[in-house]
Amino acid sequence: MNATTPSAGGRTPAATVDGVVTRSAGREIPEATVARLPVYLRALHAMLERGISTCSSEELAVAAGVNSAKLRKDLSYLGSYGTRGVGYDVDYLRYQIAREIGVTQDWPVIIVGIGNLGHALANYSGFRSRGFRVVALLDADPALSEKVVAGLPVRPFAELDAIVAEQSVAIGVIATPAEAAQSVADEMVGAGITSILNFAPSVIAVPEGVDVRKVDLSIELQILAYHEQRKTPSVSEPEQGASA
Amino acid sequence: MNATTPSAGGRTPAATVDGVVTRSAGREIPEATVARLPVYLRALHAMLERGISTCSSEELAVAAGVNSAKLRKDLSYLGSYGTRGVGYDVDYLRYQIAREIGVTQDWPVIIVGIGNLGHALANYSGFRSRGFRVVALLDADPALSEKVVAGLPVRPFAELDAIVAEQSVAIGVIATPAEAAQSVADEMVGAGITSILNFAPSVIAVPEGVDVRKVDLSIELQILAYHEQRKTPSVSEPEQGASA
DNA sequence: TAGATTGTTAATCGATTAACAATC
DNA sequence: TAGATTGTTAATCGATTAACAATC
Repeated sequence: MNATTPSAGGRTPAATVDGVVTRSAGREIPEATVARLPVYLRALHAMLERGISTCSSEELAVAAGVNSAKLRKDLSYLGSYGTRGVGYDVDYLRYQIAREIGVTQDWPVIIVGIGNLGHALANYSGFRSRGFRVVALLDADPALSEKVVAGLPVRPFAELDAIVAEQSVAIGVIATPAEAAQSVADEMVGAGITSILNFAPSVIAVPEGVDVRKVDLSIELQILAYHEQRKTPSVSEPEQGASA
Repeated sequence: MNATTPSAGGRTPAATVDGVVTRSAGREIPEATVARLPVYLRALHAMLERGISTCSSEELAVAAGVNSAKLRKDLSYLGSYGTRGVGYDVDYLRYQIAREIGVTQDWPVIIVGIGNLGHALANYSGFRSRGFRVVALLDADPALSEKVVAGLPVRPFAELDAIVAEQSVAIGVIATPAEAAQSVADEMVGAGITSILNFAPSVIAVPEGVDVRKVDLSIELQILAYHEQRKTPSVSEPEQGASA
């Protein structure tokens, strides 16, 4: 039980991911499952577009790239939305997952750092259809403050507080250089943002109650390199490869 | 669009990573550890830049955002590179991790799909210093085939085979729309590429022996949204937040 | 020696998977 | 009823963590 006054800069309870937080139902969905729900959602969308109205756990599992036991186990945390002997109604399951994730309505999002990557993110068309709406672009560089990117004016970083308050922004995206990331995160948290997607290649520290997810291009590549190195034996180190 | 015959789920789990593949040493490093090694590497780099030549597991753990028990456990898979009572030599440990990951030399990488995102990736300066070198940019759109992006000419997709063979490319990055991803992946595999970093929002199927990692912006945001939804109770759904 | 910190053990926790009873 | 497929159980596997003996 927490009587959180849902107010500005609201440092939500603690634990966040753990328990503690008031949950609508007592359902405790494992992190690994949470991370896969969006994948199922996307697969269901694709099925709907292809006019498929019913599917089995096996079919959905294949479309999502997992095995069907895992899929059924994952869905079981949400409830019983299938029919034994028949399968799942695609549109119904899609709605239930969207509701569970919380993307039945759009979340307002801001992007800070409008360099090459910020530019690409601002133009990414997938946000809108996936439950997000980019409401503002911010950059510390005054030279950018005139430009319009993806239909939105680039605004000075100083306007952060006002924008967050005005638009009730809870999610912020950091696309700045590594050096700026921590201070941008601090400002975001100060303004009331409680979820951050960090594209800058640095670890940022945030108070409890704030969630951070990190996307790091070179880390992903390095993980691939590790396995690649072990695939092609022989030859010194890299520089080898696909002698087809 | 990819009603693909499921030859394999995404990611290519076990098989590739497990046994089968010839490994230089018998060391079996857990996936979770492999995914963290690049983070340690980055933290060590940052320390070196700040002139720090020695660190304890506690200090490195803090810099990497993990706890020190996990860090020491992770490092123990590589060997014993620390000194009890003293700590780690930053430069020595950095080298050992880089060697383990396989980034003591540069891996040639190609990027397919030079839209907004491909553009941003091509310009990402972090690749070079992290063990990768972008050797070619490809796009199916002939209109782009004149342009130069990040100092490299955009080449027609048809040149894929030649480029991969010529430059011994083992790693490819897909930055195309979702619809094109599967066929691009097929062509990459055909050309001899065995590791793919996929930015397109779709699950791609690849044969065994090929590794795929996926970076999906809206999936990351949806995971944040899920937790965000549970943070601020009250109020309908989204659109809530920092009502100052 | 005394203090510090690693590398490792063992207990715990969480995630995956196969198998199958429930049931449409 | 017979066939199909879910939802759940239980076994297994892998990852995390605290604690501490080894040792600098």
